Amino acid sequence: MELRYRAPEGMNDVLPESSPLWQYVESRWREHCHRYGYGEIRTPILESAALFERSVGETSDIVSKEMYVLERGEERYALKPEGTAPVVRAYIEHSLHASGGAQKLYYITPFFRGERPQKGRYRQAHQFGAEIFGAAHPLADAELLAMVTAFFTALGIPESALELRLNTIGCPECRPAYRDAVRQFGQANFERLCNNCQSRLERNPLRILDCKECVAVTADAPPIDPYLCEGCRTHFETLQGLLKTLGVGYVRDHRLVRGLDYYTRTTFEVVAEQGLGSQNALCGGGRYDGLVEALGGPPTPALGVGIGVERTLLVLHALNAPLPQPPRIDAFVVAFGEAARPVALQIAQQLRAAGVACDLDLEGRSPKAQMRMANRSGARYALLLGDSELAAGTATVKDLVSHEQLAVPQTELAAWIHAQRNRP
RNA sequence: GGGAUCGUAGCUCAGUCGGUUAGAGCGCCUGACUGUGGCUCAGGAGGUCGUGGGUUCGAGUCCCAUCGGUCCCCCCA
Repeated sequence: MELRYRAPEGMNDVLPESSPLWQYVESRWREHCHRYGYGEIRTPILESAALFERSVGETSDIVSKEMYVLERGEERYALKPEGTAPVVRAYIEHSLHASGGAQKLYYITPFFRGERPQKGRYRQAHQFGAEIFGAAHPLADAELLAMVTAFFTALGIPESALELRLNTIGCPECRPAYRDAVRQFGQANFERLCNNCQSRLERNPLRILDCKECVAVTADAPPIDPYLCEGCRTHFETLQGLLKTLGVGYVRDHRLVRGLDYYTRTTFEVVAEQGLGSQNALCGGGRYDGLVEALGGPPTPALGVGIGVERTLLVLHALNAPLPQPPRIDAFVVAFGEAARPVALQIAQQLRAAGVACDLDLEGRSPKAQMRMANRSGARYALLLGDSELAAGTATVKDLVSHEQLAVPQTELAAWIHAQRNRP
């Protein structure tokens, strides 16, 4: 069939069949964030384009070619291409630093990037995010990583299916020396680097470390450790000690330099062994101690994580993780004959007011068709209303599993169903 | 942005060498049962074969273009 309209490329509808899954992972995420002392923040879906240009970096792929930019008069907006910058903006705008102590904010948000879609990558995707502001101590890094791993465990993803990769990329004080060292290494091996890496050697030399094409070349690249300043070294060592204390397993990944400009010190990602194809990063994050100040706020250490919701769902499916049963209604009201239809509607309304989930036919269908609907609805009970029930003020309650029937006064239906629900 | 691959019913798919009116399973609707679902049986609806053009006596089938889906590179969640 030729469709006149379809969803934009790389953007998906979530249909009633799968939305219970979304609700399930969302509520697990909210539950964990609440347990760890986070409050929810919701920011607009648009921000000034300049916010992302400044924070994510003008030379990043995200800003230079993937942002959805909207213009209205003099204003240039962008659909948010990631979750952190808007939260930082709001943190500054509302002076949240003044509320005292570290601020922990979580969110669930769509984000938009104009890339070609593939498995685990979409033009509109969704992200679970958590950010901590005002905590410079590695305790914050450790707690954040612990929360992330606990979240995945709670979803039934075994630890063996995931790998937490951890690295540090230093700070503005010590990174330049390391960057120079990597650049020198790259220049010494210039001929062996791919075209892409050759060109980024000037602008962003660290990126050659995570180029898949050049892994053979960069295997011998210098590690950052000898270049780290005292603060960065201590931070990273303390963090690793805390992770051991917490029993959070990880692997050191010297190549893990992230694509967004704002990261400092800790960087990490969680990759899945299966289920995600080549886009196997389930989540990514790190510390961004300079970003709040760079965006006009007070100097504020900060860190955060972004978890891909679609990717999480793909992994859950691939691992056959336990998933919630779709919600079922309690009862289906069946009207035999025209006189019963308004009564059926009225009874359904009363049941719903009493907290009973129920449904009924709205098309004037035959009794047989209504019974079919009752069966398909998954309801345990069909409430049958015909002339004799109307005369008696009752409904015939049919248990669709046991096939038993009994008469219940119409005024007692809700109480009866509630009582059944509380039985084993 | 580059590349691979696939588009036939709501869904999953057959469709021979180019040859009559394009099929199956599932799902949906109706009936067998004037007021009773699931199973069974019988019947029915639903397709301009993604779209446009070309070759041919004849195209779902061959060619070209185009639009989508999926996957890969790049990059990232």
